[in-house]
Amino acid sequence: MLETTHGELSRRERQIMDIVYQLGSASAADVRARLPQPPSYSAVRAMLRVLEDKGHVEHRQDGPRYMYEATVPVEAARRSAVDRLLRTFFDNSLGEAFATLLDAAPSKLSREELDRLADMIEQAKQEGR
Amino acid sequence: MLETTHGELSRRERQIMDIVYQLGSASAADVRARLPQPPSYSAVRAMLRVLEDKGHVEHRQDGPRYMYEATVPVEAARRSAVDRLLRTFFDNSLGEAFATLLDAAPSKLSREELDRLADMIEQAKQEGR
DNA sequence: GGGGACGTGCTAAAAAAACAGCATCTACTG
DNA sequence: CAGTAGATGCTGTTTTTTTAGCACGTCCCC
Repeated sequence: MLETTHGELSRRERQIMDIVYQLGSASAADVRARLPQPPSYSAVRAMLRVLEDKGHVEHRQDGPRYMYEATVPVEAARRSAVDRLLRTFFDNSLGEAFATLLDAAPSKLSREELDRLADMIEQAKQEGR
Repeated sequence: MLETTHGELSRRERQIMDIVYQLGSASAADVRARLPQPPSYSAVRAMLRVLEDKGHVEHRQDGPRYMYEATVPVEAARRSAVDRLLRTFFDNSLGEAFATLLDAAPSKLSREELDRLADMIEQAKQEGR
């Protein structure tokens, strides 16, 4: 397997990739603004260059500055991150994972979203039949 | 905030913590056996010592050997990991997260589990009312 | 009761990561 | 048109991580 995500990244690299994924597209300044205990500007740019060398991000020119984004599309990265989480913390049991997730942000769950989730499950039942 | 999990760990440290969480309790040998490209035995023990110094794991004597476990209980670590995942990859939207999760291991979803999930959602609806 | 298997602690070295500084280029502003 | 603000590329240094080695202890079994 190709181990698409995170496993091999260093601490800062991971922090940066998280930000890049979160923002979708980010300049060095954007990244620095969100890094905990941000290092110098130079340092951030250096790390972005390294990440680009390693093939984790790529940049395009946007006016005067570079905008970076991840080379692995967010869907794949999500997928991979979820797999890992499931394996590490939930022994691959979806049930527990759902429970924790439901518990994670209960206030944020609107009625509509709950309905949507119910639909998803209903559909999964149909397919599995 | 105390930043309970992972964010500040180095690459190897993170790999090791993942294993410790996965196993619940692990000897140096256990850890080494599961590390990708495992280093020497000594190296693993050294890292475990470092992790213990930093307060991430603690050991107890088990016959001749040390058994390590995480100091932060698994529930809290899960919670924290889920929060992070949600924030980083799903913009805190549960809907997307559920969808990805449902998609992640479709074959493993038994009918019973699906029913259980449906119950959870039903219950959440009741509570939210 | 000698030897091997398996554990530990400690220490030092090698490798990788993280950082900062400097020279330069460009665009805008007053 | 200067001058300033904000970029970049590159390079070297410092710090942290990661690793291995050695000395010692204990248990077991032949």
